[in-house]
Amino acid sequence: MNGRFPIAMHIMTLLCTADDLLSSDYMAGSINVNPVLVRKELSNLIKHQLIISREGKNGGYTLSKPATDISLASIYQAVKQGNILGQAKNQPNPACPIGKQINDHLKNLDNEIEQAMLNKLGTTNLAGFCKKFD
Amino acid sequence: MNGRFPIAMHIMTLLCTADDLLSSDYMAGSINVNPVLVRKELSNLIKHQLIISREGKNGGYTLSKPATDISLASIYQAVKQGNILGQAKNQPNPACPIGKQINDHLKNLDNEIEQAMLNKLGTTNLAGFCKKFD
DNA sequence: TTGTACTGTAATAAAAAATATTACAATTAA
DNA sequence: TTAATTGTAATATTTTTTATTACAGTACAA
Repeated sequence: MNGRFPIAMHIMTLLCTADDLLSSDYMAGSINVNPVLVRKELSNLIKHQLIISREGKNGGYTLSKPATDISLASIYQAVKQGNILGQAKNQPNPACPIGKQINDHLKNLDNEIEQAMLNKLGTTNLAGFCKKFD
Repeated sequence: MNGRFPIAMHIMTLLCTADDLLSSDYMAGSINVNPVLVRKELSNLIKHQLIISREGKNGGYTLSKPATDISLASIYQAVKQGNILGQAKNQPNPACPIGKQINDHLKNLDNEIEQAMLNKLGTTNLAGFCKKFD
């Protein structure tokens, strides 16, 4: 895994606790990561309808709906890429009886595990997460 | 995530279905990955007492115990590194109230999610996984 | 109506991580 | 005593991630 989920959570937490629009530069300063990377993630979160933006001067970003309606699972879904259990770059040898089938079985396993994760992540929403901050 | 879990599962599946020692070169051929990478993972699996090796000519690797006694959770534990939900490279800004606390909260979340994953992975053992192959 | 503070995005560079390669010492069966 | 193997270190290559630079588009406000 890379840093996308932590960054997305940081963004969402900042927006949840702000009572006005926040700029990408401000958020990049809190996360301590390059502003362009933040804007790319913001763009992705917009695509997933978790936040909205206002362009131009005094523009910025805000949540698209109440934080109680945003589950952590939906944030994870917005940033997920590939298998949670990882994937090898090379195709296993198709001439080997195990090699020929293992990718399918590992993919099934991955799906099961991801579902278990999502179920657990679905038990908390953004508002609940933000309540932990004091 | 990188390819370590798939590679470890591939190794364990090969050993589970074999009725003799297997060499690292043979396994690397089935996985289609560099033999040294396989030997490194084998070395790690030995450290975690999931397999044993015999050195010298006609040497190789085999499971350390019955496949019914090896849960997929224990294989995951052997290869796991860092947070399942990822981690950003930089420390968040400690001058920001959110930045100051978020790593702790994300770590707690990560622990919960990993536990849910492990619980699910713990419901299958290596023998069960290998039964899926025909 | 013009400057300024933003979003949005593309192109490129740099850094970090993953994987591959080469090399060789140590071990053991035949 | 030779050949096949484990075990591991050092290095190189490739891929992925993150950072940087640049700039067009938008909208507020003086």
